[in-house]
Amino acid sequence: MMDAIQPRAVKTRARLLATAQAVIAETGYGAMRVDEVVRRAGVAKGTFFAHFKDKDALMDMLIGAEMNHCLDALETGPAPRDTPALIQALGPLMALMTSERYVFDVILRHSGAAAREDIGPIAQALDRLVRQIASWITAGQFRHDADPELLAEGVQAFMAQAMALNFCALRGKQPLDARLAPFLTRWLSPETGLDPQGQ
Amino acid sequence: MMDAIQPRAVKTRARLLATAQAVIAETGYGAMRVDEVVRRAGVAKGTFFAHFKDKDALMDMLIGAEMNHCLDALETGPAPRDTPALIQALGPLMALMTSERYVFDVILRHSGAAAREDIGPIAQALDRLVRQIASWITAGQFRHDADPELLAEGVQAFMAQAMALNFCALRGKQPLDARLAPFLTRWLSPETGLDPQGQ
DNA sequence: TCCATAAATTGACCGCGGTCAATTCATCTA
DNA sequence: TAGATGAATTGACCGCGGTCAATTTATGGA
Repeated sequence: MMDAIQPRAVKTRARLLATAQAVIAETGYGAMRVDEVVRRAGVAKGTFFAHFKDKDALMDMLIGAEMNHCLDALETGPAPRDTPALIQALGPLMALMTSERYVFDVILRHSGAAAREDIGPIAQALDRLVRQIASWITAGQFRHDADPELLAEGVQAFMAQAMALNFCALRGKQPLDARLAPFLTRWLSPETGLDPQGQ
Repeated sequence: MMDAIQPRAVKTRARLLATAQAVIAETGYGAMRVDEVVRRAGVAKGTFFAHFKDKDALMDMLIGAEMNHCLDALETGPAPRDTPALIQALGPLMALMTSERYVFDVILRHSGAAAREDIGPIAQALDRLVRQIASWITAGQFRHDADPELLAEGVQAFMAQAMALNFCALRGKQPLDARLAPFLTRWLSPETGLDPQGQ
């Protein structure tokens, strides 16, 4: 009995999403204001929150979608067969995740889901990433004396740390890749952990 | 020429700090409100922000101080000589860092310093932690074929990931220690990465 | 065609962090 | 001791995310 969403609601939601994307395209994620979006979309503020739990939920969707585009590309492209190739493959995704401090913060906030039902797009994308990395590890020239899933989660941990350090003036403007390399080399290399340089 | 801070300012600042601590002791970090603190301290809101750059800066101090107490205990106590002991030693600090979602968020936000001059207490404490772990690694029964500093930073990355997953209903209510163990074992064990279980 | 019911939308309002021009207060100098 | 100078404090105000009772709009049944 009338529990279906009406067409106008679908339209409104679509307009809000489109407007938000337009605003973000102009000013970036961090500068997006709910007031600005609803003003441009020509709806009341309350309507926004009728369609999205909060501002973060919208960000989750939009950023998650962008991450998934990146992941699509990764899935399509050739599988990296060693650590340097892996780091290179991860480049675009990490660039996206660190494009703004605000974006990285949103991702961190959504990297774990609070409850079974509210796994957002970002959490899903990160999960997809781990599975992708695990499959690469299985197929490529990496160590195979450990659960690929575990290794993949480790890669994610190192990625997060490297990206966090990216917003830190201290550790120099060393590029992400360079900061990540020593960790991943040691974590993934098939030669049982040896490294003549000790570095 | 009068550029010294006046005694009353010192008093005011001290009263704000004490009041904030009292409020936090009652309600927790996340529920602390600047309005509540200034009301109880009997000062105007503007005064608060004359003494602390923003709310986060105060949190940085208070949480950083608590972390340093933990680190004092770690420095005093016996050095863990293997991975299980290391995990156990880190327990209290991780418990503090994950005592509230809000606390963990503040720590993440301050884990990297934006500029040379504004390294806050939390960033300092985390740096201190890495150096402490590195010294343990050097002294204990851990792998010595890699830079202890690098290994210590890796430990920090795994800690962060384990703690983040702590706020996630998915990965079960598995205790922090258990989530951390497989990573640290593989990362730190002196036997060159082998593990009969592959897990 | 008209009404009942629920979905969709509205906008005034709130909470809370943060700002700043104005004011008060302490200290130095003539 | 009377200005003069800057430190310290004040509180009205703002920006922005989020709420909710009230109102409008769409839809199914008689």
